[in-house]
Amino acid sequence: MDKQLKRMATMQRIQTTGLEIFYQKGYHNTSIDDILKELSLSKGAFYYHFQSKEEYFISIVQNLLFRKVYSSLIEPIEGEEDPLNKIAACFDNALETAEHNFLDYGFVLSNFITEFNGKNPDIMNYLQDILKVWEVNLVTALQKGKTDGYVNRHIDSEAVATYLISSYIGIRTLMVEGNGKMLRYKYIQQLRNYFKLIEHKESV
Amino acid sequence: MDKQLKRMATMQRIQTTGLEIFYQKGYHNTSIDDILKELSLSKGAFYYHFQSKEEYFISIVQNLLFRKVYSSLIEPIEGEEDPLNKIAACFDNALETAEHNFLDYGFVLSNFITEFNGKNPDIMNYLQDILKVWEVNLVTALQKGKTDGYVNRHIDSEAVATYLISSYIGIRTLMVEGNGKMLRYKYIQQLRNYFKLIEHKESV
DNA sequence: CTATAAACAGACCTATAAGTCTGTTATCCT
DNA sequence: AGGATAACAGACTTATAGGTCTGTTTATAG
Repeated sequence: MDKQLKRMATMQRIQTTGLEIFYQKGYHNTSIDDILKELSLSKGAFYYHFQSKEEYFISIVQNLLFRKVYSSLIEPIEGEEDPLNKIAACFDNALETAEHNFLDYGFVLSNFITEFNGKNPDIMNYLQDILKVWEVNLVTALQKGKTDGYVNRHIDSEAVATYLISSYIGIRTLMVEGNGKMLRYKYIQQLRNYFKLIEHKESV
Repeated sequence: MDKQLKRMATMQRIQTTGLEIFYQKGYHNTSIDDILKELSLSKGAFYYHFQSKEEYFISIVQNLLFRKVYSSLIEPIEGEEDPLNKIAACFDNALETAEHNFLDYGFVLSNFITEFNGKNPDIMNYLQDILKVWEVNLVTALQKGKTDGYVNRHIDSEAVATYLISSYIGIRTLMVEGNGKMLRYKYIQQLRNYFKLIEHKESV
């Protein structure tokens, strides 16, 4: 195989498997050997490609984790239609995926935020950056919804975005207990309920 | 000092300090020595009172953690008045405490749930038990609110309780980033907004 | 007052995990 | 083809942390 390709392929493999295991067991509770065992690779290979466990993790956050959050929670809410419907559908879809996990480990991003808070400000910043992108996109979608006549002009878009993110983080944390189907149903029901206040009213 | 009292006092001290540090640094990232250093105690003292780190942590969860959650989130919502107002005031009060932490570490209970999920089913059960008590009490308060004419009879109390817990867990996770004051304001604003749909309507 | 057991001190053992280093295999360039 | 270097293997080093064990102090009972 071409050297450049081989290099990239190996790095990708190490990163992808790393994210999976970090997600399942947490960063501190996962050893480099755990990951290498899964890949049948050696310490030599790992430290040839990455300087340290931390630098390695940051590369995962900036690449794989960001893309994962973006494709599942941010990209789906872009578009011309009613943003409230798109958000509800997007959340429902994300929860459906979680529901079908045999053993669910929660929302990757918030898990890491919980784990690194107060311990590693550097990594925290990278994680908060992803949150920020999500929030900005939600606010943008809501504002556009106002001009397009889907969303009530009097609501505070930033507050709604914060409330949405909060509830999503929370329900994903709750879903780890196992009763995913029921929790998802209840959550989406109340989310749509909440949206009744947010959507545009014909009559003042 | 009396032996029994001394024993209890020492155990209490070890547990109290343990919860503080576990909360700040997480269970796996906290060593027994970290806690003992803070207390100027020795390994001998610790293992005289507790069998293992795990058994020790479980005793903290069942005693201190449960009481902490109960007194801050469950007890305040009991009473005869409008449950929605009590819940909002209770949440606001809890967030105010969090807001004034110099460095906030999130919601203790959900932090531990995130940390132990998929790793220690035993501890997970004890944590889930506390969540369950909270949920049951919220549902009870809402149901009582229906009979007392404060809460809309057509709402699904269990779904509302789930949604409330979700949003609270989420906002506490978000607040670790530091901008607590603003987040608290936004959250409570939207919570009260949400309650408009839940409260009893005079007109059908 | 003293024997006895509780309460505690701290050196020690052991396992784990991050990171290093030297040696080996695979790939590329000329 | 063959030297050079990238890519990887795996033994080794070092630090940390859970837990043990033996010895010492302190309090209570008789």
